[in-house]
Amino acid sequence: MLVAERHEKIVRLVNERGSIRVSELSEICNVTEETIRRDLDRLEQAGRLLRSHGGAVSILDQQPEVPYMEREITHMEEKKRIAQEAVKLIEAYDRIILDASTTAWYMASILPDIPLTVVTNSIKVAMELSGKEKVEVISTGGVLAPRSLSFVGPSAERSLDPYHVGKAFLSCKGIHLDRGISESNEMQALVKRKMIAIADRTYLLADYSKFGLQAFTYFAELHQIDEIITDDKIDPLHLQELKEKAVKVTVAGRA
Amino acid sequence: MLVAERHEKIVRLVNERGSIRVSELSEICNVTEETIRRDLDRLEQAGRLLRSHGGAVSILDQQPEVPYMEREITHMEEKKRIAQEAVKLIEAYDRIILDASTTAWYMASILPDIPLTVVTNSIKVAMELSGKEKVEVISTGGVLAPRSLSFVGPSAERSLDPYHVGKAFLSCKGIHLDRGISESNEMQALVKRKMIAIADRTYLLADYSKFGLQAFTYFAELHQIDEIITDDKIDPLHLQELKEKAVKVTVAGRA
DNA sequence: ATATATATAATCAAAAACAAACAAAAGAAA
DNA sequence: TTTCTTTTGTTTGTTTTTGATTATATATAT
Repeated sequence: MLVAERHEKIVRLVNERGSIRVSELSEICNVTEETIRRDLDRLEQAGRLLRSHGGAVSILDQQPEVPYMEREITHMEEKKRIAQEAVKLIEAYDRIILDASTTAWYMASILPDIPLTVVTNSIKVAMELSGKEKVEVISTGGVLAPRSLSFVGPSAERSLDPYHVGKAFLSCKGIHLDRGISESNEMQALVKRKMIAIADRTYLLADYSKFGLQAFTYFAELHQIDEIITDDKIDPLHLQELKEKAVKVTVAGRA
Repeated sequence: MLVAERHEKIVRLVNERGSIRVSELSEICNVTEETIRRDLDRLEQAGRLLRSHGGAVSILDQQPEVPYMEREITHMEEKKRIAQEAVKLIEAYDRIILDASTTAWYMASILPDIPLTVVTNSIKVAMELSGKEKVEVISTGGVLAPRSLSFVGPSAERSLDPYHVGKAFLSCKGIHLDRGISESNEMQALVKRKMIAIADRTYLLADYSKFGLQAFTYFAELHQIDEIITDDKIDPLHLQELKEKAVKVTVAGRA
């Protein structure tokens, strides 16, 4: 990527999200944080954004043009680390599924531009990946869920029918040892259930806060999950219980 | 290859790909990098591209900044007037189709927030409508076409199968009296053909510049179109010919 | 408030990209 | 043809970019 392109990308990201951290830009652009800081200095000089400790903020009014960019995502740091860990599992020429979760969106943003087919029901994921030439993006159809900007409903499920992928990366609202994996929104739950069905391996992306919880709709049993990726704030007790249930768990540690 | 030819080639490549490296151009053109640098300097002088360390970036689509929507779209004013005219045809509880065109995008942005079901294959249209509570948005699935941010391919066509709508609003690249309606991109053309098939009435949104043109792929005959909405710059001769063919034409005048 | 972690600025070295100068080659004009 | 101009490739030295390192400043937690 050319310098000018990187600068445009930085400005775009800053304006989209309202603010962004140096570390995040470093990952997305695949350059060191030092380079990002120099970029930010120059972009501030040019009046295209405002610098602040740890990152940069948009120069436009803070009201993001779409309400969906809800800043202050809970457990953001953990989700990012989980996304980093998950991306490591992806290889060239994989066919994968990403669901409509914040963690999947992070994955999409830091995904390297390698030959890959990604199936998703998330507009955000699709848009994030549209900039990566080598990545083929396939979207489900369906009814648009305005808040999450994702496609759900019977036609979303049906549109997954013809596909078969190697790896599915899904998130959830709750993981309960006995009751299984749950989601607060039934429509999303049904789509996830279908995604599991057409994937060889399912990876569950869940930060520590999800364990022990039960949400409205159950969409999978624990044994249907091949691997859980979580963060190091997970309760050791939960970790132990999962071990006893023979569930593979990867803990994403700090860099 | 002549110098002028090489220059045209460079500009074309830069605009096609958004950016390109000096080394890449050197290989493609079979000249040394020094020559390419000299070329780029001159092309930048002439305002045909922008130089960046290591290569050059396109001068086009390079301000998707604040006026996310108001880019240098050709015949923007005409398209807006056509969109305004088309929106007048929409009533509460209609089920309509919007395609992945700029005009459809304008329509989406000025569509009143009334009970409505909109089927589209355009991410931009879907996002624009996501803010309108009373509008239900249904998207086709399919392969993401990165440049137009729309869904195409067999699965996009298939995902239209189960639907039936009252009105379809489509655009095109060319309208020819005898040869019919054409589009430059075959995949988009096939989707449009399907859209026409599932709509009771098809409205063709076409600014004056489209008449008499033929693009790569034909996707409809004139008689399949129920009404053409165009602007007042249309050639009276074309208007007369359409009249003789008994095609209903609405001319969007200035506000 | 103090300690600890994190972010930054300053400096350096290596690699890549560049600019300038010059000579050879190709075209245009006499 | 000869002469003149333009273009191109080569060489050389310079600048820019980047990542690494170190020391300093700033935030966060206890």
